[in-house]
Amino acid sequence: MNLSNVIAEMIMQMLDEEGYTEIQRNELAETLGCVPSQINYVISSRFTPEHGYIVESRRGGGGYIRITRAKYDKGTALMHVVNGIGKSLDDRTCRAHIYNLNYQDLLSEPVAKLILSATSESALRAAPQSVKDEIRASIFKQMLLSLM
Amino acid sequence: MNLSNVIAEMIMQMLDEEGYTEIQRNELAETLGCVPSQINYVISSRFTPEHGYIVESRRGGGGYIRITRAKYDKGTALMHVVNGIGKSLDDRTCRAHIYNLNYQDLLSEPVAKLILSATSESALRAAPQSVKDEIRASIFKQMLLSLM
DNA sequence: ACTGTAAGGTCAAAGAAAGTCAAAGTCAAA
DNA sequence: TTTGACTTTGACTTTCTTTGACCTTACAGT
Repeated sequence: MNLSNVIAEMIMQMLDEEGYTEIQRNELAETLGCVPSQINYVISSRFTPEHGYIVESRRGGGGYIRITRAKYDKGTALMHVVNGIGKSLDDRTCRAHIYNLNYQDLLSEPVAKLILSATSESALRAAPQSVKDEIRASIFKQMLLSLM
Repeated sequence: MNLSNVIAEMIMQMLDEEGYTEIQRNELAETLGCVPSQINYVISSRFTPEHGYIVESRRGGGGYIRITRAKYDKGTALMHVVNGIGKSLDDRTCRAHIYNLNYQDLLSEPVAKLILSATSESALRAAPQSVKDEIRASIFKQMLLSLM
C-alpha cells in the first residue's frame, strides 16, 4: 500500500474515533518519514469538500490542520448535489459524491453501487474522451433526480 | 498452451483461492517474462462483464488491477440477459429489458427506475449517435452485474 | 512596530503504475 | 493457400504519487 493511503487511513481512523482530526503537519510527516507536503497532497486528493470534509488550518507557532466531516441538511442535499454539478463530471469527483452521499445515508449501499457502476470508467469506455465527462454528469444527475 | 491462457489460469486460481485477485501489472508481467500490456489483453479478452467479472484498477505509485467475480447465485437470469446483449443496445430494447426484468421481479421498482434513468436518451444526449447505443449497452451490463 | 522562528501552503519536476493502439505474428479452418 | 480470429509486442499516453525548493502567515519577545 502506498504512503498516501496509509496517511488517509490514519486520518479516517482518527475521524471515526474522535469525530474530528487535528494534526501537526510537520510532526506527522516526521513520524511517517515523509515530506510535509505529502500531507497536503493527501488532503487535497482525498479530503476535499466533495468527499464531504471540511478542512481548516492555521500556520505559525501552534499551527494545525483540522479535518471534520461535513454535515449537510438531509432533505435538500440531493438537490444541492445535483445543482452543484456542472455540465461535466470526472470519474474521481463522481465517485467522491457517491461515497459522500452514501456515508450520509442519502444513498443506500446497493443504490450507491448501482450509480457507481453506471458512471464508472468502464461503463463509459466507448464514449469519446471529449464528451465522456459530460455524459457522466447527465447520467449522474438523472439518476439522483429519479430518486426524489 | 499460449501465454494468455497461462495468465488467465493464474488469475482464475487466485480468484478461486481468495475470492478476488489483486495484481501489480508490471510485476506480474515481469515474473511471466512478457510485456505488461499483455495483461491488459488477457483481461479485456477473458475477464469482461460478459464473462461475469468486475475489474477495477488504479494507476500511479501503488497502483493495482483488481478482479472480482460477480456473484452468480442471486440471478443466473440476470447473467443471461447480460450475455444476450451485444455490443450495442438501443433505447427501445433497453426499456423492454428493464420492464421485463421488473415484471419478473428480478429488478425492484426503484432499481428499475434508476436503470431506466441511467440509460435514457436524455441521460445520453451528449453522446454522439455513433456510439450512443454502445455506451448504453455497457452501462446496462455494468449495472446488472453490480446487482449480482 | 520590528524581527526571528515556527508553523503550514504552493507548485512543478521526477517517478511509478496502468491504459491504448496499431503493427506484426500464429494458427487453424475453409 | 488464403483468410480471419486470436496473440504478442512495444512505443506512446494518461493518471497518480513522491519529493523538494521556495512562499506565506502567525506569534512572541524585544
